[in-house]
Amino acid sequence: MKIYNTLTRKKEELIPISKDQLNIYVCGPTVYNYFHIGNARPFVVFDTLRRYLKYRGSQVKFVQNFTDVDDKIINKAKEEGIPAGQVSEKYIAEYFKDAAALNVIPADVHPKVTENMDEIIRFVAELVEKGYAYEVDGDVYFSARSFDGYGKLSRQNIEELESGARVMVEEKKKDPLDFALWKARKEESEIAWESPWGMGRPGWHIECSTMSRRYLGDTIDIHAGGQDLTFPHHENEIAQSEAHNGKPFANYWMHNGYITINNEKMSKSKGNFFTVRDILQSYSGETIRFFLLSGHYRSPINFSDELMEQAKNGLARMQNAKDTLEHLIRNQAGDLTVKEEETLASLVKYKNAFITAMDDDLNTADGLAAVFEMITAINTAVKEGAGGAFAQKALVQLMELCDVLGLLQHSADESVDDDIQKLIDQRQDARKNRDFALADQIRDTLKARGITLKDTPQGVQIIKE
RNA sequence: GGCGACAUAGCCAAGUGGUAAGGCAGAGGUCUGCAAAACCUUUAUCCCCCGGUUCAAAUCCGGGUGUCGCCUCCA
Repeated sequence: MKIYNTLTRKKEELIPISKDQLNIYVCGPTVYNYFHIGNARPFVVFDTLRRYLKYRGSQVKFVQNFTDVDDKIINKAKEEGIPAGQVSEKYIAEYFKDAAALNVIPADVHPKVTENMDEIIRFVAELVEKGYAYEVDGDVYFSARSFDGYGKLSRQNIEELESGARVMVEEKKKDPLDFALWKARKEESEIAWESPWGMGRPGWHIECSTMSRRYLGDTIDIHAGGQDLTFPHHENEIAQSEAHNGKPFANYWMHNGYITINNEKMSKSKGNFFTVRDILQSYSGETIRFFLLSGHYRSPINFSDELMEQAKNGLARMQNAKDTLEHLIRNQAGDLTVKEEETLASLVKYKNAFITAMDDDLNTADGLAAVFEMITAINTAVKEGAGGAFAQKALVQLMELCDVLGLLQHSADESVDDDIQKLIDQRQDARKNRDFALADQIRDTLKARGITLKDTPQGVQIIKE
């Protein structure tokens, strides 16, 4: 598989460090709110990467952190008059709910900053010892210029960065490019940990360096996150880790594009964001996932109602295909015909197209196209009278691809209460007696209750909303 | 000012040298008691503009125009 490496600005063949295991670290959320659709993108995209690598036979160790100590969390805690820990705990729990709705599989490890404090403090202390960092009044800063490769990920010239850097009034840094590894506590009430530099808490960047190293080792295969993390977050991680270990931090850097709203970047700081929790009121998690996978992960995508409607309808086409196959499996026995066997064998070409697409820097848009073409082929066979045996095998082939994309993860439940079943039976009788007025009336009644009936050659198919 | 991305039909979106995938929406048709779903046909003589390279370019090169992003917390 080839992936686009931000470090080299090229698509490169993915060569794991170890044959046994591929290590991936993804920057996770700062837990002070429900996550928004922009945050959801890396979760879904890199979950798909993980699924695909596993599908292709790799053992993957996948780590995604929670930043559970941060200014924004502290502010939120102040606002609500509760301990910071309560804020972060709450939103970690909410994260898992929304992630599950998006069919995002939990990481192998979800480390928290608060559970890695000793390691972080040790990491900072070692950077000070090695001369890459210095202490001022209980703060510790990393000296960017002391690390030769500073700027290599974002391709920023250090002098240019310097001229663009903001100079704060109460600046204690020796150089505007330096960044905080450790921040001294400002108020007694603030959450803080004991350290060689007094009570305080870690800076943002050091967390990822520390946790990545702890769970995945000095050099990892892939480090991923949103494009806006390239600078300064990832640049700083590289500086910290490589200064500390003297080894490459990550071989491949992957960055997803952002989501725009009215063609402007959506972000918490701009306030123009939609939380996944809110969107779930109107659209299913799978629709959101489909939407996020319908374009290439590095391209920006715009979020709008119109596009969500398109995603919803496109996904419905996929779900219909699955429902139809499952209905056939339940309602039609029989052996495979020669023609059906040929059709099944021919489906492999869509799978191959899918793999080609995904091998090319996780081209999910193209992969999805292959799935749609497979669906058309299957639907055509069904239309021509293919039976349950065919449906069984076609479904396996279809789901093989859908499982990689994390789509169509639910099956239609055709079971209904007795009173509903009674109505359905009544309607069937009415149809037999050609009392279509009554039949249609019952169908409308059920529709209003969220139950759609489809009359198929294999009997009534029940679709619940 | 520095660094970077993008511009393909009504909408979304693949395609990076060989003559425009796929999805949504629309139109017509088939099937159906009618629906729904599905299937078939149809919808870009052309890929922002102008030059150039080539037998051949949406695809490469140069120059424009436009949109967006990073350089500051941010996925």
